[in-house]
Amino acid sequence: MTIAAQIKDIAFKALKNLFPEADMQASMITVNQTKPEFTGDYTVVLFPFVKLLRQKPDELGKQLGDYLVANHGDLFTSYAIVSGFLNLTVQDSYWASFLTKEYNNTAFGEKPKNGKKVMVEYSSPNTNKPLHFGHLRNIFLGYAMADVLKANGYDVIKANLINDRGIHICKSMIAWMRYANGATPQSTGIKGDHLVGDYYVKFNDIYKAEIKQLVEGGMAEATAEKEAPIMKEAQDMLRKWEAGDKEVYSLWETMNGWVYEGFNESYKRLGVDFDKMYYESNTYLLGKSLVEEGLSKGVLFKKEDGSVWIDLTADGLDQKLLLRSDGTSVYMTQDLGTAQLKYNDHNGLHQSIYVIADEQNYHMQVLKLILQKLGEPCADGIYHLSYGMVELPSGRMKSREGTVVDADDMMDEMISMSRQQTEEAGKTEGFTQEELDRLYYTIGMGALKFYLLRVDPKKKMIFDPKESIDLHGFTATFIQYAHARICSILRKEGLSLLPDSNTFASFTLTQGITTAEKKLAVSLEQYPAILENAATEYNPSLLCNYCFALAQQFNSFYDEHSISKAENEEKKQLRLMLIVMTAQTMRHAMKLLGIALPEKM
RNA sequence: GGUCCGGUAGCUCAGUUGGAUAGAGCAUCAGCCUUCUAAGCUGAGGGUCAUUGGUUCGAAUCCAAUCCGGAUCACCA
Repeated sequence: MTIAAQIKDIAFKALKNLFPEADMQASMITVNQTKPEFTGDYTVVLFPFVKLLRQKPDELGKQLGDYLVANHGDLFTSYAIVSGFLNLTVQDSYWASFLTKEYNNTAFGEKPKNGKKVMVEYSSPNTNKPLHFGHLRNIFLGYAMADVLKANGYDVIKANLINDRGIHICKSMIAWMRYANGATPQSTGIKGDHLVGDYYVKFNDIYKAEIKQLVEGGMAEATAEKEAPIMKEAQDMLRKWEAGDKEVYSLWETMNGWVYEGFNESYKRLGVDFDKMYYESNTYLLGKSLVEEGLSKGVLFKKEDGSVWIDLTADGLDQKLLLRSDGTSVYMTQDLGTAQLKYNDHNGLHQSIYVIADEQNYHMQVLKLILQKLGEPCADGIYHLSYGMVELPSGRMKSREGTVVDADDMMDEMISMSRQQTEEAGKTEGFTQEELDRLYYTIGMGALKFYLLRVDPKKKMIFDPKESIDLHGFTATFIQYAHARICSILRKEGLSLLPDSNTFASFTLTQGITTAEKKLAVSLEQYPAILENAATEYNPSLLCNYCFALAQQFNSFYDEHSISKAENEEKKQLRLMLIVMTAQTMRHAMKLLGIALPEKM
């Protein structure tokens, strides 16, 4: 239990003892960290009890403060009351024993296995174009969320649902057949996903030109959009694909294969992976049996033309189509089936998390609601981890129009920028070329991931490609640098990083600890609570904020105190424990975000 | 039009189970490297927390209304 929670507990019991007849609840107690301008470490807010206990705040504070110091002298040294706030000063020995106990605990903050299975579906790309910057936000979020949940005791399955069929895939295929002259990734040296994406863009160029021509010939635009020859070809191809046409199917397999090779390369570079792949070509017919079931249960209804619907107007939503009048399914139908499939594949899931952009909020809300109405056991576990789109200053990225920031290009750029800045700072000495390449990768990718993870997922973000991502301030680089500094100190002291770090002899505190020392200890003590919050709020950005603040505190501490030349042995050991644990905690948190911290930079 | 999300410093963002004088980073300005890594540290300036009203001892945080921006409401996926 964190110190803040302990204080809340203790203060509640104290008030119960002092005022046995009053009707109080634990939720009335607020415990905050004391503001730096006042003396004290933690603050109990007294106002909520003033009316109930008919006491003036300051008198109440005095009684409570006296009681706490008298009965919990092991925890508190003293208290001060400032206009309704009871500021408690925690014994230095508390921090010392916390450190002694936890500094070499490599699992600090983690929770024991809880036996609950959670699926995190993320990435889920279309196979007609390469990954772009917006996908990166999805990928980093999903990967981080999975690891955060693991650290909180869940059994996590990382899933990727690949959208490998449909009209958009046929568009690339048609354009390739028409214009590629048999070009392959091998013959052109172009990465497979990019090659296919180029023909997707090509399709749209031709399509637009054909529409224009038809409109000039006197056709209405809406009609032209349907009648354009290349579009009809694509639709024809989709029908052939669904009918299992050998030639079409074989081209489809070939081109998807190119894309997968490209994606795998990108995933590897991004440092992410999946435990389970789903393909829409296998799942797109699912869900029909659920519809049948829903009809027989009377949850769904059939219109005169044969189409099947659900009426959600009572829930403040609309009517939603689930089967077309020709009996074919729609997107929602297959999603219903896939939700059920995921659940059954894993013998039940405690939770199924979908990392999907916020433009699908409505869709996901409807999906969950329909499954609930159908009484499906998978329904309640569905959680939509919704995130805001990444936009350019000019608006949304549109791959159809080629106005996207490509993910592979972005990685290249970040790595080359970190190379450039490292060289400019003259920090390349003492590294082999191989070590330098790894360092540039670590810094570049770290900066990229942190940039996309540091913002609250639900907020949309604007990225200006003209402005490069910074390596100063609120960045991964800042945290990596603090870590490298710690490693440097440890190297000089002949100590190595955890888990190999030497254990110290027993430690007894005989001197006071300084403000900078205490601040670090206080922050470290909060890590388990932060890690838990990141999971319950589905928000990895909390870890970014935490790590940055921790690194800031370390940097101030480092500036103020010498570790190797500490005033005496006791101070030296205390500070070594502090920095070992700081490095360990930063590594732990950043690892969950998929960000590595170099030992030298 | 209905529903949902957002609006905090010049810019990018923290802060919302209601707590003290609203915080960081970037940018600007001024300091700090013969001493453990200056990718750092210290300090300064910069705010009508979109607006108005309400609830309360206390509101960026809760409620209501309004304004602005975005998403969504397809026999598309």
